[in-house]
Amino acid sequence: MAAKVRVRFAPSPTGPLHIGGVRTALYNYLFAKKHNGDFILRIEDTDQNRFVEGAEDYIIESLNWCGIPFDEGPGKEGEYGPYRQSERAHLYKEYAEQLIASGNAYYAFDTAEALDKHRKDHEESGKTFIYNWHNRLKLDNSLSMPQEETDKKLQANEPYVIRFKSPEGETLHLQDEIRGDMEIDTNILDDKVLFKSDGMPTYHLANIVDDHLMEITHVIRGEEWLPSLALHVLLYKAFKWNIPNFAHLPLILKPQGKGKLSKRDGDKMGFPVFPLEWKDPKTGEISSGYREENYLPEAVINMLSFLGWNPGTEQEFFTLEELVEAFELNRVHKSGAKFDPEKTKWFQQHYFQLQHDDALAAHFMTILTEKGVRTDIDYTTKIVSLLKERAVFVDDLWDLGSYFFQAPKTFEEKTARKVWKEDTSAIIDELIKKVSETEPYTAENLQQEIKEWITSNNIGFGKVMQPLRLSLVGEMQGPDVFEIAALIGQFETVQRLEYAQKTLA
RNA sequence: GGUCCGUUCGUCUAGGGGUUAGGACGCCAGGUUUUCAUCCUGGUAACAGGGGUUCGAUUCCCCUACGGACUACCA
Repeated sequence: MAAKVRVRFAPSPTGPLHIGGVRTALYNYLFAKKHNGDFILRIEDTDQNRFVEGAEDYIIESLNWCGIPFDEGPGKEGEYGPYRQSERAHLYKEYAEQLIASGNAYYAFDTAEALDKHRKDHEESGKTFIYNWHNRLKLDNSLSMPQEETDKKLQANEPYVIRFKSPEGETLHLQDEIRGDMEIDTNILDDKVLFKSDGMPTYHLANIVDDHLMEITHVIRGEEWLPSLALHVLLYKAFKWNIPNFAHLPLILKPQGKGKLSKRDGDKMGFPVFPLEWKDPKTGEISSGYREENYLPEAVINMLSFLGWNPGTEQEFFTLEELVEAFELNRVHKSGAKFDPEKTKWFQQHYFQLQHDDALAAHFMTILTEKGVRTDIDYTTKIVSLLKERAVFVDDLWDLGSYFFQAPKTFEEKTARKVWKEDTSAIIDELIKKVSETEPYTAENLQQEIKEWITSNNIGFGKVMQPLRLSLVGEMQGPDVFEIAALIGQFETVQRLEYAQKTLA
């Protein structure tokens, strides 16, 4: 029997979670749930210098907002915790030492300055400095010096790192669920630092140790890790541990131009790059988020799921449950995908239309309150049902229907010139009469009343309907004009007609 | 520079040795709505280039170009 599927999302708490990170989390979640497995959140905070206050909470809140909660992680301890690497710091050193004992790693005493100098010198002569088999014996480490000297340095508490001893002259066969087989010549690998002089492991060590200890079966991560895959596989082999399956996800690219999607692109083109709004604790700078921009999480998830993956059918709208069902790692694309904010809006529109009127009205009420508009939920719900189909976001409802709450003060000039003729004032007089006479005052009755009058007097619909709409709305826009007239009420309709007449005559 | 990964309409993509190369977003046009939007219908538009292999290549192989990632005691 195969082991239970366990996957992890392992971000660094160095800032807000980028939309690409959300997609990585999503694909991990989908894969886990598809195979009845566990989705684990592990915080990789081994670099204290880059720690950002609030980032971890942000990550957790983002996952929850997206509807892809983790099964184990900080605050949700399972039997594999703790889930922050800073809290696991004590357990990495023995693994590094185990590697030294087995001859797969060594102590290195080179200072950062010495290494920088080597790099610079090599660069000047057009070469690349690689710390590995071909020069490690010339450098300052336990391989190049007698055992006693190493011991002496260690006893004297000289700062050291532990480096992996990359093998010489081997060809590695790597496997990736998405990319298939790859071959790597170990000669080009460098002796990566596994354990830092500050007593913390590097990503490479901590990652492998934790994935092993947490019994991770599938490592699904961004393509930026592909070059480290060889090292990671070598580490598993050195430890004689089972190697998990790997899948490297393609990158999300800028909508236009070159390179991967950045915060800048969002600012420039007016779309969020983060799931939630983020305020930088140091600079106070605010980055917009999908949640605060009133996108629905379903839309964001659906959009993200299709960025680099597709089910191979023509279905495009998927609920989370359907995604879980349909998701296949081997249908993930190899190449990067350019982000398309327009497509996101299209998904948003779809899910927006699926919202219930009362839920939408409740949300709209909070916006109305912010605008200082006082109204009730019944009236708002009626407006929502009338306006919904032409909106994409809740706040569109205001732009689309502010005239339901405040009478237009001005009238679109160009339309007014076109629509308001010499005889219009007389027509308005008659309209006011009809509105006042309609009883009970409903859209249907009003419509019947006015249409009858128009046909029997042979006036022409345009001559009546257009000034009517202009008077009530202020421009040639909006739902059925009788519905509007009925909703704002008899008194208000008359008021607006009179005001338009006075202003436009 | 080096290593690795990639390349189908503008974008997201389906497909795969013989197809009118399919869908979606966008855009354009028409229809519905006596307004606008929605909605419906239609249209526009692609296999990076060059060599092979093959009866036949967009599909397989090689090269080139282009794009990307990585190249830290960061993850």
